[in-house]
Amino acid sequence: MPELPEVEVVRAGLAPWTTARRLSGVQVLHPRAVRRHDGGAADFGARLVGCTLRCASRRGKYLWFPLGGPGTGQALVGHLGMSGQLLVATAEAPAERHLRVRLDFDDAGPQIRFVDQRTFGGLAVCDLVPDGDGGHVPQQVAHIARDLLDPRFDDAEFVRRVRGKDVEIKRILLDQTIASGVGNIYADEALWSARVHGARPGRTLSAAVVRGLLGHLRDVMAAALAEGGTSFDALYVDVNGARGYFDRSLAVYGRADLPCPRCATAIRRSAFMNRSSYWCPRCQRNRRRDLNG
DNA sequence: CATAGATCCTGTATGC
DNA sequence: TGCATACAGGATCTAT
Repeated sequence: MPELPEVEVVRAGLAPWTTARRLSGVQVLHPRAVRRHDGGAADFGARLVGCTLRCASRRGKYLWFPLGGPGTGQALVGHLGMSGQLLVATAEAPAERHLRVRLDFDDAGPQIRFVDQRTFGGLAVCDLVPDGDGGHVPQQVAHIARDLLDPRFDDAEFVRRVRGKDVEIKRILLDQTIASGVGNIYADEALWSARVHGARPGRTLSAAVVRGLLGHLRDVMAAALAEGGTSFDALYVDVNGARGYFDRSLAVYGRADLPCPRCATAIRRSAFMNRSSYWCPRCQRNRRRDLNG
């Protein structure tokens, strides 16, 4: 569920509760939550206990914590999937219904809990590898492109890759190996802002249109970030359990049959990749084929 | 290789 | 009320 702004809110919220703390205990309550960890639940815990979390990092929708001590050179990696949460909680706080992993520290401070209803998310420990720019990323994150708010994001390369694809633009935006952090909501919002129909193939878009789309993506993300991330679903909460409120600002997402904020035409909803796309049939024409769907 | 579609899971909302 | 179906903000695997 969470896209870049929500994950960044989580990262920033976790940083003070993780940085420079040493893990003393790890409890995995559901094996699926660590299915991407090579070695299983027991190995996951064994690798973490005694290690220090050095900082809280993020690329796109991935979070990670480089390890100090016995796990130096590795990182604890997390992805929230559709319904994951990383919460700060005291040891005495009652277990959440979908509590999957509990992390305890040796300093009597609060626990970190991974809670995930649908278990699409998960945690793992893996090696850090060079990112080609003097830094490091977890091996599990190496295939993910830099995200749109990364100062080293290469705009020209993004434009070139989008225009080289025969795939519909919305699917390109959701491809995390081209640009990371964009999910279903912000893809729809940015396409609406840029007046681009999501079904148009990348190669039909001019360089100027793609550059414009990039700007709108950044604007939508930055606005969401400034408001603490989108959340209209009780599944998403930040580290302290407070809900975001960017949903009030959404122009098209979830607004089927409601008026387009720009032209008042009824917003349409269509099926896409087993979920939904929302768009304005007047502002976002599919010029190539003149289709509305 | 690129691409479109299916799939992992659990819960809630809706309609009959 | 009971039951069936659709849908949920993601990532990845599988046929073609």
